[in-house]
Amino acid sequence: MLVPVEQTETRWLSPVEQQAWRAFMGACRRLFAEVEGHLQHVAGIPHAYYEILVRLSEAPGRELRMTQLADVSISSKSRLSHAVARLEERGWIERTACPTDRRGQVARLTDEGFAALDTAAKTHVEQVRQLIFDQLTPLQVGQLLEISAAIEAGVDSVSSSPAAQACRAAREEAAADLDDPGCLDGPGCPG
Amino acid sequence: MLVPVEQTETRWLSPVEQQAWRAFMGACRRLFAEVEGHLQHVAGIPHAYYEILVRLSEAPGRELRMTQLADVSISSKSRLSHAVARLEERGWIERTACPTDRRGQVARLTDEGFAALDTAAKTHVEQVRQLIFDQLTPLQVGQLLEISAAIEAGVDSVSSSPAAQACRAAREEAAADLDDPGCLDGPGCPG
DNA sequence: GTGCTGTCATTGAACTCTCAATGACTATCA
DNA sequence: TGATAGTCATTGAGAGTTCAATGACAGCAC
Repeated sequence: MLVPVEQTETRWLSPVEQQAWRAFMGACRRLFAEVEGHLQHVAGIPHAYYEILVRLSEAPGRELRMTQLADVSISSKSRLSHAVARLEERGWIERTACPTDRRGQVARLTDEGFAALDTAAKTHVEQVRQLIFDQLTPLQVGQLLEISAAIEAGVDSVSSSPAAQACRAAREEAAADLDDPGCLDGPGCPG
Repeated sequence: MLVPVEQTETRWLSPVEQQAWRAFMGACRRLFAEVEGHLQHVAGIPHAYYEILVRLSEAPGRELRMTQLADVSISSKSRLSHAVARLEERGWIERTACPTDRRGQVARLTDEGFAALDTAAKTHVEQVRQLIFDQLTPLQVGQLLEISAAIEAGVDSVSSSPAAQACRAAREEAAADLDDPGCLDGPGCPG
């Protein structure tokens, strides 16, 4: 497989692009910081945990296998394990052995968890509305949806591109061969 | 000052709004995870640290007071202190006492830091281009800019609203009066 | 000058996330 | 059946962020 290891002239961002990128980043950072702080304040959990509760609440029987839960909440398995452990301490989630696969675990939202989620959701949704949807026209909401889809597609295509795969392969090799510094100081991993 | 402590009927999100919100969140999460991973890979630093280096590199003399640096990099003082401490260990930043204010510290980007930033920037920019700008039309780039500005304005207005201020005040009171559980389990803090 | 209040920056503890390693089990194939 | 590879989920270490507390200094009123 051929991979363009030699980086051609860097395609820097145009002024407009740079402006858009920085505005986008700034807005995201401030927005999510605000949301994060609010959930921490009203429910004592980070937004990632809230997401987990939401996804569980929408699942049939309010329960899901750990791997499925990780998928729908866009979370790594490791992160989910830690998160569910914390939420279990609070009594908001229960874990039981999966009846069909003895490796598996099933996470279930408890009634306390559902009640806590319900309470948090009310002010959370109100906040999201105020922060975003009260600020945008219906037209802009549609634009945001399309832009988000495009970015999502971009992430998909780039993270499955040959260059990215070569980069990951190099990384695994480096892990096996401990003296290799990886591509820490050179081009060739544009993905 | 009058604050509407009784929450009126929750204004839930419409299907389109919820779809847009989830798509937006998902895109952001995956996008920034990708960017984060890339910078960690090529430079060994998180994106927040990269931002700090960028802002320093743009400052006159490549140096800035800590507070100013925190402002422009949208970072808390605490976070900046920790971050600069790490970057100083690498020799990418130096701290010196501020000549005009003996409380102050001035952070300066070293030549090594600038070189590291320069190297990282090449592939970082390329990645941002591939992930976002190659996916969007020029029209959409403009839309993204306007939407970002609107969200930023939303954060500004909400975080300075009477309700939010009342909430902060309540929080401070709760800190003084240790038995008060705050508004952990009730409405009234929509900000 | 003295005292009070606010700002600058740092520190340590607690928490979350990532990464690599691990144990337990399933699936596949000879 | 037995060996091998792959999946499920957890764990511990290391790193970054937040929060509250702190020390040092500036600014202002008296």
